[in-house]
Amino acid sequence: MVRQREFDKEKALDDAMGLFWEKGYAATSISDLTAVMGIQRPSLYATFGDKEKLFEAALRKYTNLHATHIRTKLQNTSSVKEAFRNLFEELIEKEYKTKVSKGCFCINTIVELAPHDEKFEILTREHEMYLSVIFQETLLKGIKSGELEGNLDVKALAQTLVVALIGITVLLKSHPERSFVDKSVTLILSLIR
Amino acid sequence: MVRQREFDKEKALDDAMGLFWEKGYAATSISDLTAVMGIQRPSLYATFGDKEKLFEAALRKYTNLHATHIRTKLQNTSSVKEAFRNLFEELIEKEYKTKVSKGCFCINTIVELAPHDEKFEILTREHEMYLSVIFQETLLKGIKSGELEGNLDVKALAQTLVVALIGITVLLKSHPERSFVDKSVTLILSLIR
DNA sequence: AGTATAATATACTGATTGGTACAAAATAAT
DNA sequence: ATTATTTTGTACCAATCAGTATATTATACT
Repeated sequence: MVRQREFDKEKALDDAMGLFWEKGYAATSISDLTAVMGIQRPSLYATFGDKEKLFEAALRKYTNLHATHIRTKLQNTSSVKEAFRNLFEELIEKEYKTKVSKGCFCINTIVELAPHDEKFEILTREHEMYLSVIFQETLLKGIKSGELEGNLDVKALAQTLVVALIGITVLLKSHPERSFVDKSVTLILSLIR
Repeated sequence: MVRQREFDKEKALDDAMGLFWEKGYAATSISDLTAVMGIQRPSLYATFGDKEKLFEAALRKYTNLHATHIRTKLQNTSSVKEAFRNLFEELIEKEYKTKVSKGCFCINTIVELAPHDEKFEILTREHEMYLSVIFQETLLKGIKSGELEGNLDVKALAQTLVVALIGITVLLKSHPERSFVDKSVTLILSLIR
């Protein structure tokens, strides 16, 4: 009955996600977006609403992918301590490889938009809270398996790991000496006992 | 010999600092700046160069004020542990009071500009490194006075405290439950022994 | 008082911003 | 094949962007 879309919506959203992730909301123009998405301006508006709606869709896609990534990363290792170490080390490794460090899309949004838009304050907060829940579950698993001490304050530790993850991610964007980051990661991981 | 400036340069820079701090670089327009600085557009350009130069001047002013604030905060207390606790608690308290949370101007800049402009990558990194030096000195003082254990890894701990400070500051912008932040601060401070 | 100098206010520049109107093109059901 | 519907490409909109030209005003030295 109607003409069908010529581009892949999910792939276009993925490209938009990459650009917003790298440049932030304000510094990304619609022209930048259409160029990287390979679609025409009216197609963007027809498919995704407006700039803010597109940004929100991109961020939601990111948080889903990110949460899944973290979850599987923490599940695939037998040792809980080792799993967390791998998580941090992957973060560091990735950041020192790439030319322009994008950091974490969610953290970038906390800094840029959360204070000025309640929608994003809630969205980003809930993602960080969810991460702390994943961390809690992982730590509990470690206690049950006997790897971790039973009297561990799981909630406090999980939340601290989230705080540390944020701190490391942000600090990496300023390209500090590698030893700086490594040392603090080691010390933070020592809290998992 | 010449007509003299009608506005206070330092006060105007202070106002610009406040606005850049709150809104970031890209989202702040020259018109926003002149409005809040109470000066005319050509005066801004004549006095501060251009938007980026003004931003840099504002950021430099911030890092100087911030470093001084932290330094005095850590010196004015007899107990080192208590001093760090005060530092974090002041941060939290301030964030839950104000309507729109500005966070830390330097951290905001790490996230927004450091990956895209080497000038700001260096400037912000050096500030964070300087903070870790202040922390180291404070911890050393604590060891000398006998308050802290002598076998403490001062460097690693100082750097971890910087990471935690960043993490807490960013997370606060998403307004998490107060207990979340408090718990992780308590756990992090427990590293100072 | 006259002059040199710089700060001010107004008004403007071309470029870019987010967002659309509109006509052509393509599709699926009749 | 015709029709209804939606995407696409081009071209546009007013508003705003960073930055400036210009003329006026105020000052300090001669």
